[in-house]
Amino acid sequence: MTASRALRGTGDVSPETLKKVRLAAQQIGYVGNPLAASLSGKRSGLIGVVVPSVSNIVFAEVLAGIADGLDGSGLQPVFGVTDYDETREAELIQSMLAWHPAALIVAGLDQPDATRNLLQRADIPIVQIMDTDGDPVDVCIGFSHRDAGREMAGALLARGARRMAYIGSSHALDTRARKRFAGFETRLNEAAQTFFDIQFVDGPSTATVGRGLTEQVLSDDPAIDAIYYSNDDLAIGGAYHCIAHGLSVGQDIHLAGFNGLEITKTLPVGLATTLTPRRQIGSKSVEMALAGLQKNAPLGPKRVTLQTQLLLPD
Amino acid sequence: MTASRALRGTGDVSPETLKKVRLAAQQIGYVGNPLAASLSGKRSGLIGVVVPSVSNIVFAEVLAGIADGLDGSGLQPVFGVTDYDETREAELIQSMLAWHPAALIVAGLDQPDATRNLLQRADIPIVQIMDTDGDPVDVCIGFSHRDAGREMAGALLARGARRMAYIGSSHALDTRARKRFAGFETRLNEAAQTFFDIQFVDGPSTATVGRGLTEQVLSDDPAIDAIYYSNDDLAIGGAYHCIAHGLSVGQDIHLAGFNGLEITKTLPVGLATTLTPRRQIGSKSVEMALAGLQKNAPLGPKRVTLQTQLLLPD
DNA sequence: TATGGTATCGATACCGGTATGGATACCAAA
DNA sequence: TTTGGTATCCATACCGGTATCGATACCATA
Repeated sequence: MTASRALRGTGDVSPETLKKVRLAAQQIGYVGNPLAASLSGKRSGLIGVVVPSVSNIVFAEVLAGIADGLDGSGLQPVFGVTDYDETREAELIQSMLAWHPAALIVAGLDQPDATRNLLQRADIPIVQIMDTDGDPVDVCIGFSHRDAGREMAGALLARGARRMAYIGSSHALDTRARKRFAGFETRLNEAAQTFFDIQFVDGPSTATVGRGLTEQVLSDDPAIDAIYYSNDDLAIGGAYHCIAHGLSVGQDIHLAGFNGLEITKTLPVGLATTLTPRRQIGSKSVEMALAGLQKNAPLGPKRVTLQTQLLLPD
Repeated sequence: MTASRALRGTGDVSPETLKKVRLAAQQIGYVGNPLAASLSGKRSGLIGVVVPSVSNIVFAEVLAGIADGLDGSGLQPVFGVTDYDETREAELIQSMLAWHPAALIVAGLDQPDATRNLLQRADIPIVQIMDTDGDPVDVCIGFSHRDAGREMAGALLARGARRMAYIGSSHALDTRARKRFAGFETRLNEAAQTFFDIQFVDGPSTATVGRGLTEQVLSDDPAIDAIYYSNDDLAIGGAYHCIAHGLSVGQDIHLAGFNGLEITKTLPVGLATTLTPRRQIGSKSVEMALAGLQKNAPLGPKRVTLQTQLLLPD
């Protein structure tokens, strides 16, 4: 018992015993067993992370941020991938909760009621990330996709675009893309504008798909002067199409993506996009989770909205 | 005890008791505690994953493959990011081992001796991934970076390239990039060719950096007719430079990257690259780990070499 | 000297499962 | 009827820590 206290640094151990214990631990190469510690103490050393995808660089960077934020906290991140499947998400959350994690980080605010209940009943900090358009179970951090969509619409209108098209991931899957779309559309309506073509993508958003759909949209209606894509991967495909066909982006047509991927920065044609603070969301979500763990700490805000940044070509 | 056996399906329970137990569990909403199970039983329900980065899409896709392969196995993946830091890698492996994971998946074959010993002493399956040029601690799965480099050199030579440059990530960090470089160089030597310019990248490989260095290389020596990049991110930057400056890729200059990222497929200029089976490495590594868990199973091969695929522009 | 407080330490009872070996009941064979 | 074997079940002892509370020693104060 004394050894346990000594190694953890929880008071009531004399300096000399402490030294002796540390030395002994050193000598026999003692390594604590966090499994036992988690089982015994109320607090577990695991933190659950549930995201819809990791082969998507956006969530991968969130994971990177989480790993970063967790550094030195003594917590180990356990991750699960839902593949945008609500059933799988519920199962995953359930099996994560079975491990009695210290906290849970989950992407999105729009879980079905059953899943929300699951989260609510778990008596640990729940941090929902990537989105702030909605009510968090506990706390959330991210940004408003609706506003991002609005903002981009405004920017395109300001550039003179009037005949818009949308190319985006299938909305059933990605509620955040849907919110951007809604925000964009709302802004168009305010300006008495409307979409002239809308193409939904089933399956993963790739540059290849983006390029193909861009070609299709422009051949359907060559008068289209702006395309809003649900993300940069698709938009890059659009840019490639324009390069290949000698279309002057920014002149003949405006392209707008979302996320502000590094690779769009140096693209030889001007692509509008919204830079999202992905890594920051990851690391801050950890901070919020850890803060929620402190019992008597002042409660932080329920909802943390980070800034996105509109990136427009010259 | 009977309930435990009933729920786990380990023999010696009568059909009726089994039914009763299941029903009761259902009714009270019993959820097992894998922490306790892991502590008690010899086998833990965690599997450790250690990668150098996740904000790199390549490793992110490996994680995706791992998550995939783990689906339904009842194991939870715990991940750690080393940031290409050997010290951090050792620490991470140590703290993962403290959790007594069922198995460990680690990127790379070239850990320092101390780390290798650590892995060796852990009496669990160790799966080293991404590389097969070297000796695994236990088993490994991946492909030969050396061969990939050789192959690309051969392909460029066959296309008539003679005056080569290399742009790549700082070798101290990425031993696999170094192996590709070595393979490439060996093949050049065989053809009595040599590099005319070599630029190393410190820090992350991005298209922006690739574009800048490409410009520099070509202004240093405009006669360069082929550039080998240590990965596609850099190579894409090179492609952007060529597009922006009206260089005819495949004519004036050959560009070669590595990984076969989706985004290179539809690039409006021809980029040579090597497609790597990242996702497959992830899912197969899990299979190998699980196979290693079965005590009396026939030992599989120590080293599994997957095929890469050379992708050349028309 | 008696009393009370503080610092330090250790015995005990869990945390929630699983391995083990014995207990019980039942049936067939001798 | 006795004996032995099989199927089923349960009591017990861990796994490796931590919370809790009591024990002890030591010191200052009344």
